[in-house]
This record gives sequence, C-alpha cells and structure tokens, in this order.
Amino acid sequence: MPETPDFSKLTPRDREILRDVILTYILNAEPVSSRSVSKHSQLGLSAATIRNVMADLEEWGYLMQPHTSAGRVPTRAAYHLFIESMMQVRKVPAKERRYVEENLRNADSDQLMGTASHLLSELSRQVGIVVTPLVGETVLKAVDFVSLSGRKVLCVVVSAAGFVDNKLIETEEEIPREELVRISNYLTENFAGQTLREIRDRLLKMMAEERAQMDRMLALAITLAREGLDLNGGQEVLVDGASVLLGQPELADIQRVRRMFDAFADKARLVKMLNRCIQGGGVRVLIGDDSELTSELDFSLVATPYGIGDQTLGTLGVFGPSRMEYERMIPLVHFLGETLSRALAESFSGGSEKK
Amino acid sequence: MPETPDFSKLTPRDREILRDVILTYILNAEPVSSRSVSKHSQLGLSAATIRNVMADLEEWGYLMQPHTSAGRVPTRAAYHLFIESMMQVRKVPAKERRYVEENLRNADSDQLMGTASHLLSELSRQVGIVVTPLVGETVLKAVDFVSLSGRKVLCVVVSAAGFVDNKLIETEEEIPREELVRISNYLTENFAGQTLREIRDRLLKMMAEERAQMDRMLALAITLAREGLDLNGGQEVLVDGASVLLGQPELADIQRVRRMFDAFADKARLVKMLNRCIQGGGVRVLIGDDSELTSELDFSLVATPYGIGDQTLGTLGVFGPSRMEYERMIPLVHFLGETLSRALAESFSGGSEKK
DNA sequence: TGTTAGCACTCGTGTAGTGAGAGTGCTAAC
DNA sequence: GTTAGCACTCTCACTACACGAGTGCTAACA
Repeated sequence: MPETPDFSKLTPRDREILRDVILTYILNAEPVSSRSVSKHSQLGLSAATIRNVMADLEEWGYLMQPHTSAGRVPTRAAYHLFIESMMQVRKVPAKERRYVEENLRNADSDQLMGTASHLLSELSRQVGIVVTPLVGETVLKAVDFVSLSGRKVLCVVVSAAGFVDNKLIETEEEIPREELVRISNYLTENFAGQTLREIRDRLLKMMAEERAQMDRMLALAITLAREGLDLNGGQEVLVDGASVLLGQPELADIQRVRRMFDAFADKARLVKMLNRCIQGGGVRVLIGDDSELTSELDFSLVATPYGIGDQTLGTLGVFGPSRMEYERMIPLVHFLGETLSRALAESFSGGSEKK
Repeated sequence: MPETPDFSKLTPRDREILRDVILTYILNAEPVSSRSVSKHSQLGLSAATIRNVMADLEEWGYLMQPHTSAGRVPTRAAYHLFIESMMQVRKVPAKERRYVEENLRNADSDQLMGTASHLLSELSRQVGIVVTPLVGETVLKAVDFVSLSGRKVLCVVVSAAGFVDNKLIETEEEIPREELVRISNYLTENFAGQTLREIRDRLLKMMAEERAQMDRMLALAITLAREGLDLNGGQEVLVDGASVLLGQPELADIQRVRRMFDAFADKARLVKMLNRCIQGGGVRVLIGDDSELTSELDFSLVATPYGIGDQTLGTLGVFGPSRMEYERMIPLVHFLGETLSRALAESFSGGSEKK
C-alpha cells in the first residue's frame, strides 16, 4: 500500500520540502531535483538528505518520478495538500483590482460576461471561463412586446439582474399596438419578481382553470407570454484566451491541443464540470481527477459561483495546467466572482428588490 | 526572369499536368512526384516526360520544390490559375443544401449568425467565419423603450433584417410608462426605413434647428433616441471550428497554431481581411499573398458578402490551408451566402420593404 | 522532334551507437 | 540523523550510415 495520503505523518520539514518542490515545479514545469531543493530552501540540508525525504514523500503518494533518475513531480494529492494547508494566498494587487472594477463597471450589460471572461484570462494568463445564467432561472423585471410587420411580435424579457433576451413570435392574428402595450403592462405588473419558470407554471394553471371566463386581453396575454417566456436557451459558456496556453509545455503535443479545443467545443460537458466544481459556494478547485477532461490533460479548474445576493446565477473560473499558481489564481477567481456579482447587483440600482 | 506567370504559354498538356499536381497535393499535402502524376493521369506519359514538363512549370512559377529531390508543390500562382480556369466547380450536394436550409430556417434570429458560422465550419471542415452586420448601417424597423426601475430605461432597436439590439440608458428624470410608449410610437413611425446613422444625423439637426419650439415629448424623444440609437458596437466576428484545422500538417508546429489563434483574436484585422476579400460582390478567394496572416501561414480565405437585396450586411467565408478543396469550398461559400441572405429576407416576411 | 529508359546524384528519414550529463539510491562514515 | 561518495539508470544530443524517393541529365528510340 504505497498510497497513503494521510498527511498527519508529515513532519514540518517534510512539508517544507514538499512545498518547495511544488513551488519550483509550478515555476519551471520541470522535474525538481534534490539538489535544487537543497540549494534554494532555507533548511540548509544536503541533497542526500533531501533525497531521503523525497523518497518518503514519493512513498506517501505526494511525489512521483517520470522515470528513474529524473527529478520529482508533485501528484494531485500534493496539490490538494498544498491548497488546503500549505499555500499562502496572495492578495490580488490593487492595480489589478482597479483594472477589473473599471472594466466591469464600464461594460454594457450584454458585454459584461464577455468582459469578465476576458479579464479572467488576461490576468490569470490561463483560459477564462464564464457560464452565463440560465434565463429560465432568472427573476423577471419587465416584459415588453414590440409590434413588427404583420403578425410578427418581438418579445423582450428583462431579468432583475439586467439580462435582456428576446424572441420573435408569430401570432395567429394581428394585434394592435395599444393592445400589446396593455399586455406588456399587465404581465410586468403581475409577474415581476418571479422566475420565468414559476411564471410559466402559473400561466398554464390559469389557462386550465379559468378557460371559460377569460377576457380577450387576458387570453392573448397568456398566449403571448407562453411563447415569449419560453427562453430555454440563454445559457452560454464563454471561453476566452485558449491560445495563451499554447506556450505551455503541457500542450507541446498537438494531439493534446486538439483534445483541449474539442473539450471547449463541448459546452454541455464544460457546464457540467463547472457546476460540479461549485457545490457549496466559494472558490473550489478541481484538480484533474474526477473529470476525464482535466485528468487526461493534467489540467485543473479553479471556479466560483456568482450571483445576486444568495441567488447563484452562474459560474466563472480559470482553467489551466494543474501546475498553476494557485496562490494567485484562487484569490483572483474569488475577486472576480465578487466583483461580477457586485456589478450585476449595481447594474440595476436596487435591481434585486422585489416590489 | 524565372517568374513569368503568363499562362498563355501553357499547352493543354501542361495545364492537365499542373491540374493533376494541384489536385493530388490538395488531397495528400505532400510534394507530388513525377511518377505519381504519370501513374494517375489519363495522359499515358512516362515519369521522365512529366518531369520535363514539371521542370518547365517550375520555371514559369507554378510549381516549386521544398528541396532538390523532392516532389513539387503548387505555388500561389498555380492556385490562382486553377481557380480561374482549371477548376470544375462541384455542386453542393442536395443533402448538404437541405441541411443548411433546415438549420438556418429553424434558427432564432439571434442565433442565426452563429449557426451560419458553425455550418460553414462543419461542412467545409475548415474554419468558418461570419462577420455580423454593423448595426449602425442597418435599417430601422422599430424602436421600443421599456421602463425599468427608477430612471433606467431599456432601449430596444429592431432592424429591418431582424436583428435586435438593446442598450440600457439612464434618464435625468423618471419618465412615466405611457410617455415612453408615445415616444416609441413616434420614433418608429417617423424613422422606420432609415439607417441608424441617418437617424442620428437627422436628430442632431432637429435639435439644433428647433431648439426653441420643441414640445416636451419631442425633446425627450430626441434625448432618448440619441443615447439609445448609439449602437456603435454590434459588429462581431464569429469564428467557428478552429480546432478542426489542428489535424492539418500545416499546423504541425505549435508556433503556427499559436499565430493562427492570435490572428483570430485580433477581430479588427480579421474584419479588414474579410472586407478586402469581398470588393465587388460574389465569392472571392484570397490566397495568402496580400495579407500577412494568410501568407505567413500558407492559408487562404474564400469569402462572400451577404445581405438583403442589394444591401451588403456582412461577410462570411471559410479559412484554411491554401491547399483547400476550392472546387468544393467556393460553391459552398456561395451557397451559404445566398441561403443566409434569403433567411434574413424571410425572417421578416417582407421585412425589407419600407413603408 | 518528342518520348523514354537508364543512371548518377541529392536529400530527407529512420536506425543504431555513443558519450555526456543529470539525477537517483545505497552504503558507509561522520 | 546527516552527509559524502559512488555506482547505476535514464534521457538527450550528436554522429554515422544505409535506405528510399525523387530528380536531372544523357543517350537512344520512334
């Protein structure tokens, strides 16, 4: 039983050496030799001593050798341990904070998510990923119908978080403009503050119950709302900066590059991965073990949910080699989650209050 | 003077051999030997004879050798000649036509462009590129203002082609809902059928001229429209399927992959390249000579404009190794341009008529 | 005169061998 | 418990070499 990742047996010195190996590996992407640890660490130990410790760490499952007579490389267990108890989280530099805040503040609501993923990628120098909210889960702020030519009507839905979506619907008969205005007002007044899903359910019930005594306006309203609020799409996955990873030695092989891009193209799987990562709120790290994607590439994902108040709207994070700078990535992702949430809340001044 | 791409001196036999070399190279991506041409062509000539002709073709500038004692590779001049006068355009298969038509017909207007670029990439097995219309150049169909909380107003702009864009604006004072409805109606009735640019100009003139005698509603309308119709963004470049090229031998080198992705990230340059490609309408081919992008990668671009009636709205095309199947790509791009244009025209039944 | 067979020549590729260097594991001494 | 020393292993870069593919040229042929 060589794999016993029970870190109680690690002495402080063991931990210090492991930490050193991890940090050096993160920096250089090359197997770390006992000699280099001996030189750079504060411990003042010889390479031979380090070697003994490293042999132990390998036995515990924290290090591994690509081949005999090569240096050591951290395992997933090592990264987990590092993140849990060895990492010294670095604060996001003030310059970067300002940069993020300015950019998110000045972005239009429809560019907000794109800006966020770009910022993530730019500052992390990894791939930035943002999963945008599912419209069906958002809270309605206002509905509006715009009369176009003939029987075409454009339904515009605004969510409390400031997202706008629209859908073209074709009605059975031409509806005069004033009628559309009345319907918009009626729906907005009666249904604002509920999620689209709730509204749809309520409308269906109304239709079933009161079929007989409905007036014309109400009937029309229900028909339009049923079609217009059926925004099953809406959720998007924005991936930014994939090309920055091309310089990494992990992607020296074209086959791997290809697998990575194929993975990015499979949005559904990406969303699943992201969502698995954010159970429980706060920043979570997924180090290539569960998901096939991260494990086959030796990649990791640092992700966090964002939203308004306690309502989670989506997920964002960075994706890159397991050998990433967690000390920088984790606070960065945290900060971006917070800032995006704040930007959403402010983008509608008091947009989350339900009237 | 070895470079004399004056193809009048080519005998039919020369042309046949050149054609053969090009087609074989497109297929295999490997220098073509005299022997293989001798075998596969209908001419019944020996390799030695072919060799003589190929030496001539090299002198005229149509072929080149990566090194002595390798087969020959077509030059740009060869591809140009091939496209101009040696190609037998293959019709787009009925199955693909149906596939494209169904997909474009069923796409929502906001997904239409994305679907188009995906179709391009999928059917061409190259990178599909679509430049979406500049909103400022589109013809207004309707404007609508949606009242949100407090002084926030959402301006929704619908173009005759069916594109919807919106912008959040903050007014100086709260405007009652009925007032917004009146303003929407006024603007839609008075300005539909003009481009946003024209409308902006006209509004500015109105403001300057009639400052004194404007009523409150008109003043408000102008203020709102000035802000709301200022959609300088809007133009996007959709790039789909970059990963399908990763298998191509042209991208065996990671550096080149990187350069390609960097190029895709530089949207402005992409747009410029696409636009240069479509002067004069119809399908145009850009074979890596003018643009640095295509020349350094040995890539080509096949592009065509699309639009409604005679109004060009945007550009679409495929991007891939110069060694691409022009016989298939050119009709495919042509077909997609036509079909997208038709889909746009139909998406608003009679949407292009100005009332 | 155009075509072809033959042949020498060139160049890329794959394979095998070699030596240097980096790194380890182990042992014995401190 | 720590360290120096040493044998061992494995990778990597370099060289040499043979092979094969392809060409260009020349001379013979129709």
